[in-house]
Amino acid sequence: MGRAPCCDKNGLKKGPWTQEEDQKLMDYIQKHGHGSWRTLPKNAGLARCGKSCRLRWTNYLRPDIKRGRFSFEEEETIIQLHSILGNKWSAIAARLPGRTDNEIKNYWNTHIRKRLLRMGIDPVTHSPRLDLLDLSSILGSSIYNPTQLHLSRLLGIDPLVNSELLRLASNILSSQCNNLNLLPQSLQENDQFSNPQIQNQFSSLVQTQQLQNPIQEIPSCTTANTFVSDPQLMQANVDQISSNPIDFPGQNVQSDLYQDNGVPCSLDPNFMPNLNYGYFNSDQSIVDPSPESSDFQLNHNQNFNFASVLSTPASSPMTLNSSSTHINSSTEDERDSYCSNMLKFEIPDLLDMSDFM
DNA sequence: AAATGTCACAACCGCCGCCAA
DNA sequence: GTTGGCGGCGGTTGTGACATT
Repeated sequence: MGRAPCCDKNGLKKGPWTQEEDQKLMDYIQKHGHGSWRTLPKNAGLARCGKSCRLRWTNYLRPDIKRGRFSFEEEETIIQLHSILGNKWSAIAARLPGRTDNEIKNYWNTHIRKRLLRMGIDPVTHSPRLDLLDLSSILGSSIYNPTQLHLSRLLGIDPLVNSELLRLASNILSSQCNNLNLLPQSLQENDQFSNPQIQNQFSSLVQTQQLQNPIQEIPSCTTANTFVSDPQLMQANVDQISSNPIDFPGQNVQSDLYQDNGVPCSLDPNFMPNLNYGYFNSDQSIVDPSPESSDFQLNHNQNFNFASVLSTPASSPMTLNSSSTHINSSTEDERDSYCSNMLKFEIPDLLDMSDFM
């Protein structure tokens, strides 16, 4: 048996809300609360579906809604949370006071998602797009042969990706999953890295990574996507976070549920996605994404890390700096630059990236 | 100035989970 | 255990504003 519609649609108005309707809805809720959404329209004298009233209230009329542009911190938070939660917009919204799931979803689809795609990042996995890697490897032969047709440029991906760079990035990522010691050897065997300079620099990179992170093995990680590769763990993380959208560390929760770093104990820290897009130093202090740009001055004293994101309760005072620079106040190029810096793969200085460009 | 394309966002639709009867 | 009501969620659409040709 089919389910009855949420309301009798006959004679009910659809489409944009008028000021009069808004006022009626606000007046009614302020006096009586919303109560049952199903009966609200009738009681409030509105020819609307209860669901429509609820959406209008939660997405637009609610007094605690923070309107206006998203700050850098908010965008960063969205990206980080999305890498864990996926399209759980309500869960993400719970971590961003004053923002609605609809607003975040729209912002993601219209801004962040496109920007990540433009940068060659898969907005679903938050890792370099493997399709681009494959495509660029096919096209790669033309990169060192200027006489060949630059299909990649024609396809518009040339400014985004360099095949070897992306493949390097992919290997770096996958190397964190597998045995780093085998990488130089596999590099030698991989004739795609035909450039000896790249091989040398990559070997140095691997050694440096080993020195800096002597024990970096991540169990059960079998793909290049180090962010969230295990569906079960992904789900576990989602469940953990979703089930407690408000009660995060620092609130009235059992302290033994969380570690000192604010990460729930049930979340294996090894499986916390590498959310440091090179945007934080190892000591978790913020790396200014664009020191040259005054528009990108961030408060370096803010210890804004992933744990702090998770520990920012929706009901608590804002830890996000609401007076901070807004994303939309800068140019698209600047925002790309900002995101580009979020995509750095912690490649040390000794690796001269200009050689890949 | 008009036509066309693109973007941003409010709103809708349909499905799902929870809960009470 | 089943059914139906309800609220909530995520995906999609419609439309006005703005940009480009």
